[in-house]
Amino acid sequence: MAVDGSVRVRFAPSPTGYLHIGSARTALFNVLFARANGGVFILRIEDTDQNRYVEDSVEDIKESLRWLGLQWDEGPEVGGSVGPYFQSERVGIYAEYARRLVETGHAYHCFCTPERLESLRQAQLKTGEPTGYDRKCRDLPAKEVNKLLAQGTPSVIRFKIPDDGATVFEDALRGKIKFENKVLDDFVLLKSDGYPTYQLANVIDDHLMGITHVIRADEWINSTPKHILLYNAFGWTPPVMAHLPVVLSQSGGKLSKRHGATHLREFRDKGYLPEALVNFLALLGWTSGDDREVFDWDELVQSFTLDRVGTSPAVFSYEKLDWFNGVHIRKLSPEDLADRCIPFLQKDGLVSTPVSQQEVTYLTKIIPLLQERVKFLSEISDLASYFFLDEITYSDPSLLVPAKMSAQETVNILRQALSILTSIDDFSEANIESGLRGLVDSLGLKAGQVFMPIRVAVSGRTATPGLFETLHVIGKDRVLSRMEKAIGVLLEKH
RNA sequence: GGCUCCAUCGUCUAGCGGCCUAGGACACCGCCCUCUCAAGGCGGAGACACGGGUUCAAAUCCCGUUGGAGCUACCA
Repeated sequence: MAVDGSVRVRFAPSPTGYLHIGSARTALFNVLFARANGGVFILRIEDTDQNRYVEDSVEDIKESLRWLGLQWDEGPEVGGSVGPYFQSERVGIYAEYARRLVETGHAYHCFCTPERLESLRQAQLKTGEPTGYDRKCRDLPAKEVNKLLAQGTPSVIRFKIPDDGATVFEDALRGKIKFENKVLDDFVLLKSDGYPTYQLANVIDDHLMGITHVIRADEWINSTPKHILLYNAFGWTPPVMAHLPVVLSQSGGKLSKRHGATHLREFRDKGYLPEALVNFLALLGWTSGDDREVFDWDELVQSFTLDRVGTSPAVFSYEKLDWFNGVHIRKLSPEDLADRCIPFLQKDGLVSTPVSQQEVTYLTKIIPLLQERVKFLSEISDLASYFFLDEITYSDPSLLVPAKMSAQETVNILRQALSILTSIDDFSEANIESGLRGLVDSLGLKAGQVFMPIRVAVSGRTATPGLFETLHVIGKDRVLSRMEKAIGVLLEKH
């Protein structure tokens, strides 16, 4: 898609809750498009519904976008030349433009009560007619309108949809989309509380803010003809429209709580990397065209084009996201990974707050062993607990005993291993390995038969990183005392 | 109900008339590596929703059917 250097796009969430993962994807596509074209990304808060406003949602939206790495060039906090960027601070503008539309005959005052509208709707539903406003106030005489206005009768301003004809627009992803005007409703522009509806505010702001490309979710396709009509009424040229396919849940409907995390903050709390989320989200509807799947930010920006965005709905796959997370975790430097793990370890009390230098040093020795085994950061505490705990417990002492061996044989193995490990002064991986492998040979056993009891004795579990590295990191003193404890447990049991 | 969008393995997708006995990735299964678990390597199973056209030739173009989704508010 050829685009000049003056691209301006926006992400325009309404603060009705925490940032949804689907909205995050929309924001991502906007940012990618902006960055790929040297354009500007604007954040605009569409807070024109006083009833649905949720207190800390603006904070959450900003925080979540930043966490993902989607910093806006204009908008809240950073400002810009076409603000304010909160629609609630722009109500005067909308009222003025709505008034202008009334003057030019494109809109009219409507005095119908919500009650009348509701009963109208019910009646239409009953008879199977299409629902919609019956245009009762559309042709009210000016005198009557002025009288009602003067009396302070509550009213809204509605847009006059043309009686016939059709409204067509070119979607950048889907091509021509056509709507017969007669299926369009005389929609409300200005509510009785003086606030604009989305339809009005959106069009005015996109125009006033110089938006060149509207990249938004699929669900807006049906209101796009209304927007086009509005642009025409104002005498403005509409921006390029691109409607992204929706993201579905595994069961086919909208992504909901039932299937797992839905708000961005939940993904963050579970220990997903922003890199992984971005990579996964980008591939939900977009493809580079070759077989590449793993992208970092710069690679995405370099390869992103709008015309490679698909049109069919995509199911959100937590399994694939998990895989991406593992991939990106493995790409991190151990230091970086350690940094990111610290908050999770702190939460579980395995390191102190603030973390000490000693703990950081120790952590950077542990992390390389765990790096290819971690899928979410929140797993780190469980995977690493035995490195931090002074005392470990054996929830199931029988795990100490390898298959087809007796407890007594296991005790013997552990005792001999203990004496070998005790004799190693430089407790290095190499020394541990040669000592233990020597024991395996002299006993004429299989490696696993010797290593597994030691592994369980020292870690309390059957799955750990490589034994020699693990013993080395845990340290000689703790290794020896844990093995003694394990021997004690086995003897006590029999 | 009306309107609109969508339709390739279970999932994300490649494919834009012949390169397709349909390619890749996740998940799944098997083997290898191996002290366990991972990671990694190799291999396997697995899809063009259906019916009509158009064409020498269709997963690719057109129409219909079916299916799914979205919208249908003084919400966005």
